[in-house]
Amino acid sequence: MVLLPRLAKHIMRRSTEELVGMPFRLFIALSYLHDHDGVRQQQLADALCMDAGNIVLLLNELEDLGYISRIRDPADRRRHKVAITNAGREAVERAKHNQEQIEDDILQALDADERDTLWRLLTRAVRRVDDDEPTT
Amino acid sequence: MVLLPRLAKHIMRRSTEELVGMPFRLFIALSYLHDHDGVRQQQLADALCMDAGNIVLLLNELEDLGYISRIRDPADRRRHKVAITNAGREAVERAKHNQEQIEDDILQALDADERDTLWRLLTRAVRRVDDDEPTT
DNA sequence: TATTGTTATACTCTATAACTATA
DNA sequence: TATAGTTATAGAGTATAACAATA
Repeated sequence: MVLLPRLAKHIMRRSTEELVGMPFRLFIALSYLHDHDGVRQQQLADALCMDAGNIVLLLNELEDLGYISRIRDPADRRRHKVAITNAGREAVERAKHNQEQIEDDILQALDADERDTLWRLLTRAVRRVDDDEPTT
Repeated sequence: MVLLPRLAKHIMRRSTEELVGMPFRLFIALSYLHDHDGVRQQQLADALCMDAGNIVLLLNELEDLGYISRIRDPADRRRHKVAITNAGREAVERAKHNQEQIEDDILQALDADERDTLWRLLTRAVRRVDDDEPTT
């Protein structure tokens, strides 16, 4: 259970802004929005384990870059729906591509099948945890 | 490649000091020392992706708790070998046991076999990355 | 001169609490 | 009154650089 955070640190250490194309925090958030377009800010906070206040700052950065836009929810005008833009989608694709060499570096010990298995297991675990978050 | 850091955050968020028995950072370091008794401080810095200066502070805390001790290397008196104490070993065991409920929580979506597979893959990946670090 | 560990300092990230607007 | 988002501030964690001891 300590292995996961340790491996994560190795990934973060290597995922420099220069390589990924944006600060790694932003990439993580944008990647989530890529898969969950239109979520509310609070859902983002739960999924990324971040404070709601920091989500605001993070979204400001992404908005300045033109990667997302905030849309007021007509059904409840207090809420914002966060939408990823085309530029945002392209940035995610570029970042994913650039990150592949890090994956090769980190997962040297595993062959292609094993990597596939690892991602499938992680994806299922993350999805379940996301769904469990109190979405209101 | 963003899944791992995201899952790691969920783990860290839930691994409160109250539950684990010590700050999570300390547990990660102590767990590494449990498996690599007698390493030098620089190796620790590489393995944990931390600055050498912060390792000093972290080890000070662990030493104050009586979980580790620093021993000068007779072969090269500049170096410190970091040794885990019996109290340290016991603390790791307790923390691992306490953390099991977090594992259940995070890995709900996976059955016992799948969890086993996941740990085996992660262990191999981490070992390889550790060995690759410039140990001098 | 180069390296190991230490110390002091500055910086980033994160968490806490008060504020605005909508419900 | 309660909730979603914002803002401002304080705190924890992290990195940077200078220092002492040893090689």
